[in-house]
Amino acid sequence: MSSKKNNNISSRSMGRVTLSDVAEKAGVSPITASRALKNPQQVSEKLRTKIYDAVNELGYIPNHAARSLASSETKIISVIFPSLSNAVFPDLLDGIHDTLTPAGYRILLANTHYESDQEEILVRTLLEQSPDGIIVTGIDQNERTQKLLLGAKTPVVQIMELTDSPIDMNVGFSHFQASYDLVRHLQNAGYQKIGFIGARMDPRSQRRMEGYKHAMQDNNISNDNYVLTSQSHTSFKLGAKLFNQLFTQHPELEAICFSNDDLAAGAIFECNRRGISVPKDISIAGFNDLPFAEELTPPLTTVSIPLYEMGKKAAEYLLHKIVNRSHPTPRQHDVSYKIIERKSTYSHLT
Amino acid sequence: MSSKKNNNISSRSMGRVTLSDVAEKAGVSPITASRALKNPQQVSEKLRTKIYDAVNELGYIPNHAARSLASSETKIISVIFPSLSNAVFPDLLDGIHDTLTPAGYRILLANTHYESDQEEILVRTLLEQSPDGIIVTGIDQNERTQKLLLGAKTPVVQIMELTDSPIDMNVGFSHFQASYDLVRHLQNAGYQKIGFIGARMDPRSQRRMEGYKHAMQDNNISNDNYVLTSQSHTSFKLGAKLFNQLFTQHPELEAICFSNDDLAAGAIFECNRRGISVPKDISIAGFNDLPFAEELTPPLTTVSIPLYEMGKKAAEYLLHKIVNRSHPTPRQHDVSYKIIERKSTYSHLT
DNA sequence: CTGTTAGCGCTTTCAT
DNA sequence: ATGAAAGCGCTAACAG
Repeated sequence: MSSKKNNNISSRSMGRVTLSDVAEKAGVSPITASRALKNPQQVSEKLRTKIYDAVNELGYIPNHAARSLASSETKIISVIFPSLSNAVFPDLLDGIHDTLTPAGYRILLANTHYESDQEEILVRTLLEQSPDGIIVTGIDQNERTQKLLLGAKTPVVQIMELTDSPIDMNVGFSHFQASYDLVRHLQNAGYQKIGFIGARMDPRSQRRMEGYKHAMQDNNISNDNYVLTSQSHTSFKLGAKLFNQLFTQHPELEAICFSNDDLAAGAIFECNRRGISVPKDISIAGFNDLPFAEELTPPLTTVSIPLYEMGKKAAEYLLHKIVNRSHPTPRQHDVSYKIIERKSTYSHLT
Repeated sequence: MSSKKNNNISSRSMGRVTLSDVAEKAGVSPITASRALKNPQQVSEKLRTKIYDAVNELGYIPNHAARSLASSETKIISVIFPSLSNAVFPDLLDGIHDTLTPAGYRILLANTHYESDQEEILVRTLLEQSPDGIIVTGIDQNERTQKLLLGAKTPVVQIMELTDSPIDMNVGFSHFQASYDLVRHLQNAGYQKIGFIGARMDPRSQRRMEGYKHAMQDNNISNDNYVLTSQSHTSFKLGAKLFNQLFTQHPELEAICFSNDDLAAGAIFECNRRGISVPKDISIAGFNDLPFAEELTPPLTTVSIPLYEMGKKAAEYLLHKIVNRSHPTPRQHDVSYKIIERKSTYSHLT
């Protein structure tokens, strides 16, 4: 009963129930069955009921590949992240997921593990799925990847950062500015000798470091020895290790900005263990405002990012372009950030 | 140049470069081009080179939907998780991703947000993609979902927990046993008045609570008042709140087991704030051994789960069944767990 | 090693 | 409101 014309189960078919089977059972043509499922109002109630009954009795499940091939719509959105262990991405993904799922879209997820050469490969394989939209992390795609993305004529949103020349659409914030502002904030509180510790040093960490450096230069107290970075993966342990290294060499430091909360938390944990008082002996600031930041002892001064909202917005931009065939105006959205002052730094250094 | 028979760009095609275009340019038949891409060794080097050149010149990208329809292989694995905010799932997903990606599979991700009625809907939509395999969290799928899964004739792995009657394959560990052992471990150290605090109370939390209860009963010191649960979502804050509630009512408690590390960490943070000494005034144990557990002050006694390995194993089971058309023997794998004793509890209560 | 033919399951287009 | 015919882009089956 695999099709009207062929009552044997063909060797190629999987013996799966098809729309023709449903149509036959309901006594209608396949196209009517198709319409009953996609645009119910186009089919008389009488036939509609018959068709629904047939669907239920046979346990019909549409074949997505066939639908995509015929309609050139896949209802798939590809998402490329550098990592999932980094807690910012699950939050981002939640926002994307919660917006896309109700709209009938599915998420194809890929993970570069922060290896930029992986990105091109992943974009290529994801494009084979002809996704209806693509979300990529960051703005540093290489030229070939950009060409691929452009050539696919698929809506693209670059997230996390802002760029002057988006491939298509762009939702994010300025890591440079956020970090610059944080350092300025500390300087306004009276801090002068401020250090910077970073790890992994992906493009966003780099730009946060640049923000720090510029703020220091603008205050005429820049000192390259106050900067310590590592290519290793971020972790609490690494934060503790780098902190020890930098603070031992430069006990004159008044504050240290970390490229993310994990490193900063590691430093705070280490201070607790070593009996170093935060913020008295050394002040500490992080980045991202992960859930644990406000629970540390002392609570961590950091920069809060609306991750879930960024995910939502990126998904909405995609949906807008899919529906209207043109991007929203403006094609770029700055989700901004907020400096969260907590007890790991002073408001007024005295 | 959309096809041999039709030199106009048909209105239905997206104007995308097809395999026929490549074949035409290379002067071969489409099937030869197809083989050159899928089974290079089947095609003479001469033609192969021509075909590769054509692919590059035209920027050909295969159409996955067409391939799937023709070959009834989608190279897609669907993964259903209850959450991504819960840090155990990103780790699990990494293991799955790292095993599946090199094998040429893509991951379709869905998230139930711990709402069990979502699961059936998600399974249904994911099945429309005809995935080559499915990974679902837990063993509590409702009957209709099980029937759907079975009817799809797609390899299925249930993860996180162990069950006597897997739908297909099963990789996990016994939450009951792990929790039971943890409590026994504390009892052996001399603890008697042990409490339990849980939140969200998904099936796995439930079984961890059962493990606690049985261990208490087996020691003849069970006391229902020592158990406090909440349906709210897990968080550090909630851990602190529930801790305060239970410990205020029952200051005689010697130790409290939390259904996960987040709650336990929240309690430790609260103790630090309130000057309650851990483990002296109260001992605390968690579950999952998240990265921060060993960094807390004091470090947290907890149960370690090989999440990444569990993900890998589940993916390997899937690949095994896809390749061999039969599941590995046994069809079930216990990844086990390990009790990690740290300073938040005593080894010997004296 | 290469080609021909047919068809995967659905939806578009064009009739009625 | 319903249907017939054609085709989306690719690969299985069967030649040669």
